[in-house]
Amino acid sequence: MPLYAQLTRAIRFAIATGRLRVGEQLPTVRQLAVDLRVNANTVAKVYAELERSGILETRRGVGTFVSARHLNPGHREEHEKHLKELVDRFVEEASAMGFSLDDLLDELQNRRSKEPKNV
Amino acid sequence: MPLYAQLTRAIRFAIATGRLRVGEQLPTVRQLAVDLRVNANTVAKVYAELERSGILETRRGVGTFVSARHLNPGHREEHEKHLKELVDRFVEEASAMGFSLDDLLDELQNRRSKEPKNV
DNA sequence: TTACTTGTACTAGTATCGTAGTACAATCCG
DNA sequence: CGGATTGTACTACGATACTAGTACAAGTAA
Repeated sequence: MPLYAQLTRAIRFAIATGRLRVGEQLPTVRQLAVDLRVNANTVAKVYAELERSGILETRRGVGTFVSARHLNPGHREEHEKHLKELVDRFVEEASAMGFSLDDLLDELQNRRSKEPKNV
Repeated sequence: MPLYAQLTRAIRFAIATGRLRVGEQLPTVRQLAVDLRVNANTVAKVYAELERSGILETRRGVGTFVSARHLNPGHREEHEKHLKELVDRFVEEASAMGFSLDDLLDELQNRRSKEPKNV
């Protein structure tokens, strides 16, 4: 998996799980680039993409911050739409492999019962 | 989506839904290549990949056929494993977007109730 | 065997993707 | 203003992925 995708996923995950809170500042593109031994542009692309998704905000000369936009109703809807799209892809792919909706449900149910109740 | 992936998916789907039955012969690589206006090699790659997956069988000088292997117990297990892998990827991606297992279950349940009882 | 049909191996060209390098622009702060 | 810090635009290189072209090999059938 490409660097930019790993980074994108990591940031999304950190926000989703509360390890990065709304308003908090992320490392500067250059700083993070040094830490990860990656080009600054790669980090910048990720930040830009996440800004387009509405979960980050950047101010030149200041830095990049976790946005609050993704919490309010307007974006809640959009978020729901993304879930539907993800599930669409998933179901389609599964059916191409010969799995039914019920197969998927069974497998997911399994996980829920095994899942530890953490946090 | 690349040609070979489209074709792979189409064939898998045709078999999963019964439009192609076990033992049935598929078009020759050259014939299908002409029909789809694609290079014969592209079709051949797809057939080869599907043979490795155990759902096709090819005999030189004769043609390519839908295999019966994917029905018997040995491959049933393998099939299950593929389902688990698919679900793994799915759950991971969803969690990176901030969705819980229950979110996914809800969305899938929705579909099941709406789904028409076809076939 | 010989002609024909089938799948296959090898090669090459083209496009796309991912990353890095470098130079630029906006903002802050003394 | 002027230096420092921030994000950004542009370019280019390397690698990989996809498809096509061509020649080959294995099998069938007369």
